[in-house]
Amino acid sequence: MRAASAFRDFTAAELRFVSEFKTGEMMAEAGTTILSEGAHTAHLYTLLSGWAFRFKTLEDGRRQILNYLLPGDLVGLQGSVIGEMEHSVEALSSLVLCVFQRDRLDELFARHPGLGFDVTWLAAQEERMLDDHLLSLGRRTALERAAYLLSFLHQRVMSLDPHRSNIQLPLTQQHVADTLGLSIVHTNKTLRKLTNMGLLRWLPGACKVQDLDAMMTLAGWDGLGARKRPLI
Amino acid sequence: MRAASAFRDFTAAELRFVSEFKTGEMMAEAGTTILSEGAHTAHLYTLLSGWAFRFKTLEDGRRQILNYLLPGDLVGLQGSVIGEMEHSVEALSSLVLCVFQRDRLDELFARHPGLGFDVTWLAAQEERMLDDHLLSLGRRTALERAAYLLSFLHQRVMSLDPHRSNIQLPLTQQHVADTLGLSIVHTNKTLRKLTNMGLLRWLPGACKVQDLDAMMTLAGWDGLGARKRPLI
DNA sequence: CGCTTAGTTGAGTTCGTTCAACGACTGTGG
DNA sequence: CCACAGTCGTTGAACGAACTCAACTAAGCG
Repeated sequence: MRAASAFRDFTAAELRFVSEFKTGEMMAEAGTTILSEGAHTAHLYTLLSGWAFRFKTLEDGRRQILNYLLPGDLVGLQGSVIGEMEHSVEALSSLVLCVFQRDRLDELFARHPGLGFDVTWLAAQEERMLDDHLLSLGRRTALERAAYLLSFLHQRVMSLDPHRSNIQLPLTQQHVADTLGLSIVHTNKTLRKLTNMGLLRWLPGACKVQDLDAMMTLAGWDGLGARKRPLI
Repeated sequence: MRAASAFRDFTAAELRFVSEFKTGEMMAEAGTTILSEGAHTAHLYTLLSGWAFRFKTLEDGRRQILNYLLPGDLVGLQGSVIGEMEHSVEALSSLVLCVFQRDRLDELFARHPGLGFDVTWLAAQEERMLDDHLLSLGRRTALERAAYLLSFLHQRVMSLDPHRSNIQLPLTQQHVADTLGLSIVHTNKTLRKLTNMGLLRWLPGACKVQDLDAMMTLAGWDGLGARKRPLI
């Protein structure tokens, strides 16, 4: 995975530290809750394969999906840095996670400033995505929002794996609804419009973006901007 | 300011580095744009006094306020870490900013890992606030959203300055509307409800939270959780 | 074969929008 | 000094977007 062109090259010393920092691997099935809100026992992970999502809920059960996690993303950084998880994480597909010793994060910063900077880089990147999502929820119409979300996810997959064709997003309409802040019914009608426009194809339990450019134009979104990212 | 109880104690070496890292101070009037979207020249600042906000706009002018910046917050970190600003920053009141040399951020990580960790801490904290805002925009009603925003800002001021009474938030209804993702008209009607309920008082160009507990209950929000924060 | 989950569609209602007009206040120039 | 424009807040009326309720199909699984 490290060989993938999306990731920056590490020095030998950095690689040695990371592999020693790692304490094991973990698998999880789709639907499993990896981390939950309020937990103090938070571990720190890197997602190696599969999809997951971060979410928060209100007491009465209303759920908001905050962002999606793809291979290379850190899972549980907030918990490690601040001390308590303020959101939950659930597996969208079956996952493989790389497990780190949370309490040695200081050591990472102390001994490998480059890696420390990378952690900050990843946090800044996440912040940037959240900014985009906020703009979407606050100021885009339902149709624009859906187009934004789908082209965003499509682009994220592409940035990990530029040569991949036939990209499928493993979402149900409930996930889309909880991300866009809409009801399932209205989400369904909105997605139907997109498919009728020929921009999207819906498969059972997944979907495919048919016309990325048209979607991005509809959403008024510029895309992610390709940069080499670190992989910790 | 450093003496304020909200901030963690620094070592002498850290203090020396920070003051050497600093290149000057900058003032700005209310309404000034400090940083704008797309700029590569981004500096890195710490806000010393005053209020500002981060925002993004769509091409047709729809504006979304992402978060507010208060004393102690880093301004322009995303630009420093990723290379380009993806949002703009505007002064809400007159400001004093501490200016840093952006290109020496690596040196900060290399020579003072504790400070590097602090930068990550601040980024994680920002991420956490954005998570809350997303939950709000996606799943709260207009009234709950307004209550959340006002109690959030009130709490932020309190956490900086616990003994302060008579806390006023220097917002116009347009700012509130652009934060909540609502029209000004409906924002006005929603704020009116809150004042009629006795939870809020609106003054020309500012407002006061009259009943914080009731607002937090209405919003279904738990608050920020008080922790010592770093001041860079 | 019933049970569950995911997706679809229509009808009626609610929440939030747009349009429009108006009052209060502030600063500016004649 | 007053007239004027500009910003900010307020309110009513009509409209539209998104919601809830409800019913129904299709697929997967015991």
